[in-house]
Amino acid sequence: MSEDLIFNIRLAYFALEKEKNIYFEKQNLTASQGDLLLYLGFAERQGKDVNQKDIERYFKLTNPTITGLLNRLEEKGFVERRKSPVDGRTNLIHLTDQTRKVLDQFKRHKDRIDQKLYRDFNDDERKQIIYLLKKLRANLNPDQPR
Amino acid sequence: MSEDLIFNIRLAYFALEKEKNIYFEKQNLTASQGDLLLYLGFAERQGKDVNQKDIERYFKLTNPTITGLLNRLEEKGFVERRKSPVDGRTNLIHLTDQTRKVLDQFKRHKDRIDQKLYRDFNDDERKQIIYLLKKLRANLNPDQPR
DNA sequence: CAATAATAGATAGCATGCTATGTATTGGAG
DNA sequence: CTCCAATACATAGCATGCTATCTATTATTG
Repeated sequence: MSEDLIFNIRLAYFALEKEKNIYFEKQNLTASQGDLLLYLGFAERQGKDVNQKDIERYFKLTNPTITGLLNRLEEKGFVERRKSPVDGRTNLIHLTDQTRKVLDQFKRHKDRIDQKLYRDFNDDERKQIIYLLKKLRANLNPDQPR
Repeated sequence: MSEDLIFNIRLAYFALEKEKNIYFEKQNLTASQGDLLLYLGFAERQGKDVNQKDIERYFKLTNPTITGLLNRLEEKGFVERRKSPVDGRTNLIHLTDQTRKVLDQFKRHKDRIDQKLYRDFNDDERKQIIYLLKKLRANLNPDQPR
């Protein structure tokens, strides 16, 4: 049973979420909220406006999930929703100054986890695992370009 | 960003859960409930008694999570909790006859997903992905024998 | 043997994910 | 220009996961 691929992916996923949570909880955030803020910071650095739909597409999550995440982030003062001046249906999502101040720390945290994960992986193995994960996913959804 | 390991594991995990759900929903079950029934069927075939603690350890989930899963499975008539005659603290978890009848179908479903997943994987790749996933997880938790 | 610690399970309350559905705005066809 | 479809977001309600805490039982220790 320990050789079961599906089970091993599940365990890897849960272990990773826990690892991320250890740090983010100290920041009054969850792992999902932290991931979202990192994405918003990345987009901002690129000068891109981001609405909720963009976030859904990027993370491959549904609109109620993103609405909920943003509600909690907004309550805690990490983001702001501002109605788009060009399309009344969309909210543009902005980081607050408070968030910008700590974003570099978040980024370093993510890098630290990556390093820990990859500790004893050689170059070949690093490429291989991502290649295999993508291949596996392609076998399930015969679409998606990513 | 598409080369991010953590993100790719997340996507693989979600894709797999969705794939499992497609089938199990037709059986009035969720993927997690189906996985649990398969485990119980496996244990029963081995002649092993299973209590809630055993399930927690196997799936690496917490006791409230398992309590909830079993509550819903019991309501739907898939399992029964019976107080252990030797230890008043533990519930032994039993499948119902209704469940035993469909368990082989569930097993075939799981095998079908495995085949789909592994479609274009050669022997080396099959071993490699599990090896790499375990190694990754060992880098996060420097314990666990599994 | 009595008192205490450890263990198994349940309950409350929360975040994250989902589907189904509602509302408001925009876009397009006639 | 009007109407209808499509799009963006919100809301309700559910399952799965969690931590913190409670109860009941068993095991241990003095």
